[in-house]
Amino acid sequence: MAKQEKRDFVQHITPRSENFSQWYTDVVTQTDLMDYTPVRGCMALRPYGNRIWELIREEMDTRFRETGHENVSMPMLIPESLLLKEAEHVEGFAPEVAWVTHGGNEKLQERLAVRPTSETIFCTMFAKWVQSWRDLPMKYNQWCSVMRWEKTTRPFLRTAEFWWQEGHTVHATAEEAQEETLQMLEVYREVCEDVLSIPVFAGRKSDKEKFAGARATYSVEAMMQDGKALQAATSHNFGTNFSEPFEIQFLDKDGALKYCHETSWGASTRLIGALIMTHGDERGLRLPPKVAPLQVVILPIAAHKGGVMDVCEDAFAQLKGAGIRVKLDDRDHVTPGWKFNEWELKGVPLRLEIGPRDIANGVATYMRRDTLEKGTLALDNLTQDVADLLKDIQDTLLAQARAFMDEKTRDVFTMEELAAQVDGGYARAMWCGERECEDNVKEETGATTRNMPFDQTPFADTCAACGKKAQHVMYFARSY
RNA sequence: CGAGGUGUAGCGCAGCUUGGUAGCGCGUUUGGUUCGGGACCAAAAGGCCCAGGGUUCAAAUCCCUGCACCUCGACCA
Repeated sequence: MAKQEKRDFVQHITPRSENFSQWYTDVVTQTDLMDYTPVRGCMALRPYGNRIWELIREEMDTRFRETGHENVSMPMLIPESLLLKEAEHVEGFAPEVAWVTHGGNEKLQERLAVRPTSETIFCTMFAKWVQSWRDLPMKYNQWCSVMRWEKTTRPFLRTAEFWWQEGHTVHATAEEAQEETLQMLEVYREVCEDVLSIPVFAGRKSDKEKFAGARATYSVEAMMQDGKALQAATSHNFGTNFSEPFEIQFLDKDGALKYCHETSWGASTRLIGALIMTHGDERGLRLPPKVAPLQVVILPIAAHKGGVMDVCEDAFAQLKGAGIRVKLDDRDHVTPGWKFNEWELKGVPLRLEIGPRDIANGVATYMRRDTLEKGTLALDNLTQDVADLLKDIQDTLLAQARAFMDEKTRDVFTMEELAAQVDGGYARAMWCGERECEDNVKEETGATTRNMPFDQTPFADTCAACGKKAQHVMYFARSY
């Protein structure tokens, strides 16, 4: 049978360039990251996807601890009366809250919200736990799932239930709260870039786009390979917006009773979606080594031949001993060619092939998933060479993504330029700051304001969108 | 949420117009030969045709409702 004919029987991924959405769905479903469940918008994370989430979690949790945060666990149900306490917050979340109305067969006197986020329950508890300036700051985080009754859902990007972390902190002063807000934004930037190899723009959201109930919202925005923006994480400064209605007060050193200043910040399993859409290619996933469930896969070639498995097992033991996440794929019912494709689809950063020819030369043949380059590594220095390669793959993925993001980000000076630029990229523009103008850009181009970078050096006098006096440097893009 | 499309074995599909109780390829299982980019031979197993209603002597096929996925748009921290 001709090779071309055979290929037709094999599962394939829709080419990324042909249909990005279809490509995304194909990759997600064919790599065993997740599966759909009987409940609309609720996905099951399968071991491969769940492991990625665990690795992301470990990286983030370490950083949260290093910056002085402690983990807690809060209830999943929130009484309606609590949710109603902060006006903007209710308005923002009410349309997508799922409600528990019955306990067994009895109707509840007050219905309970399945948490869409936990500000209100945290605030209620903070009011009990905070008395004195000596109790502050109180810096908590929890890992949990939340539920938002979304109308349209997509795996990882927007699901009804999703897993995340939400940090909630209480501070004595506005300055401290602002410092915390920015510090956690920086943690997110670092996780995105150094762990996930996803370059981001960090900055402040417009009033329109900020979190319901926040004084200021900051975000890190990534760019997917179709040029659309994805908000990777957010960090909010609430000021006293929540502490006032929830009466979170403390007795300060000067003897005065004061309202606390609060922050919250979150990142979710959406980061896995970002990983897929930032790095994936025609062959499937490309995972950065730091969050790859398997960093190296060893494929024996002609495993039945004398000595091959011994060498493979030895290489496996060495790498495993060095703390590298490695698998020896010793299945004998699929050919090497099959395994190549399968592990490429699943995004394993580095493949080692060891066959009779390699053994004769004292080497392993490798292929790196980021560049698809092949080469050989001496078997007697394998651990170090593999570790070096993994580090280089981690860096190269970031460099590739950054080059793409830079190329697809341009300064614009007119509405026409802005409209053209957001068709597959970010537009950096001087902006007037007015809501009406922002709505108009959305209407005309489909793009929203993403965020205002910290470097606010002006590069034009007038708003690119409306021509009024410019106030801010702003990134515009169409977003997920 | 609006317009359009799709849903049949684990996966990819045919069958549906013109109703008569389901087929192909891959995969799976077993045995053997293979092994450096999706191997080969032989035998076997595998389906409440997305779900729920309806029409009919009879429904994968026709009608209604729901669910899921895709495309475009609307909405969204």
